Amino acid sequence: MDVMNESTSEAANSNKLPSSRYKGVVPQPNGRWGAQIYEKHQRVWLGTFNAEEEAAKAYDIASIRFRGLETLTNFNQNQVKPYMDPDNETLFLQSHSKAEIVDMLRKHSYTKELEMYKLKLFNAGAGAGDGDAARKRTKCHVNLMDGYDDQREWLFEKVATPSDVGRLNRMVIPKQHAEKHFPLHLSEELCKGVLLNFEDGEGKVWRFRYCYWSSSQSYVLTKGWTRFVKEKKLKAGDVVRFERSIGEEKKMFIDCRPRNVEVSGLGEMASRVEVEERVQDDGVVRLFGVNIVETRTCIVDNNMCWRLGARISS
DNA sequence: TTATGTGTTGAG
DNA sequence: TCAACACATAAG
Repeated sequence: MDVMNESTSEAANSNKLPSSRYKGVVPQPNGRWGAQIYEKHQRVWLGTFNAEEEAAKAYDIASIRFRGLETLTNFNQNQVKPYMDPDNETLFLQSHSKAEIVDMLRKHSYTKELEMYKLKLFNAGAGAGDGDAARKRTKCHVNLMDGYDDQREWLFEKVATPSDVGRLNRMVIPKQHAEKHFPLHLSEELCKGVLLNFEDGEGKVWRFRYCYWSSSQSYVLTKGWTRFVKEKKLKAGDVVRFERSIGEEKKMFIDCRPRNVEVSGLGEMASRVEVEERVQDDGVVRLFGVNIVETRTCIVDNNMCWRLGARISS
């Protein structure tokens, strides 16, 4: 009897939807996430989202619109509040009714509407009296929901080996990166592989077959790879970089650079982590609040390419 | 048939 | 106010 009760309660638990770690976010039976906010004893439904974080951000936007900038949000204050640039997103929120904002969130059109609003400000000079300043401000602005498909997450780089650019029509993806960034789930996927699209720096989309070659026990990009090698004039020693957009779309990017191009380790690092860097008159770069007075880059192994060495002074 | 979102309830 | 659960309704 006890065993039966136990198994019944286990079954009940397995049917139980996972709770969200975010405020205003509720699980949906289909694995998606709903966002809701309460006002005047009534629930306001903010829509359903694929990612828990997206729902949490929708809640944050609604919460700021409903309760003001001082409201408690899911993402920490440093993360959220600076994004609320008073020159446009806050203005955008203020210039729309709560119902309109909710409607945008539910239709997933918030990003587009805000973008159009920013464009309008941009064209109108944003009332700043200084067109350039307004343009700069608008361009620099980052909001909660959008821009993720423009912002890229750096995944890894690989120095192309002679066989990668040879006649084998394949590039070996180092195991640790393959399993981390391009996981193959089903046994069928493991055998046949999957088609992956990558966008290059010119916006051209490249489609490769990505699969696991059991014979060599390696993960490879193949079918279409030779064409990429030819068009990019890729040579052994050149660096191939993989990136992914951090938006919902999770667009993949591929780019390469010649081996002889001197890479500024600082510039690379800075663009990866999107920090502000400032080159001073004496050539010293100020990064993370410290002066970096000497830098060097080197190839550390065949798979991972550049390592930054720097001497710093405070 | 599946996904969405409302009704309702109980906890804090 | 909030989250959890049940379930009616809308959408495809």
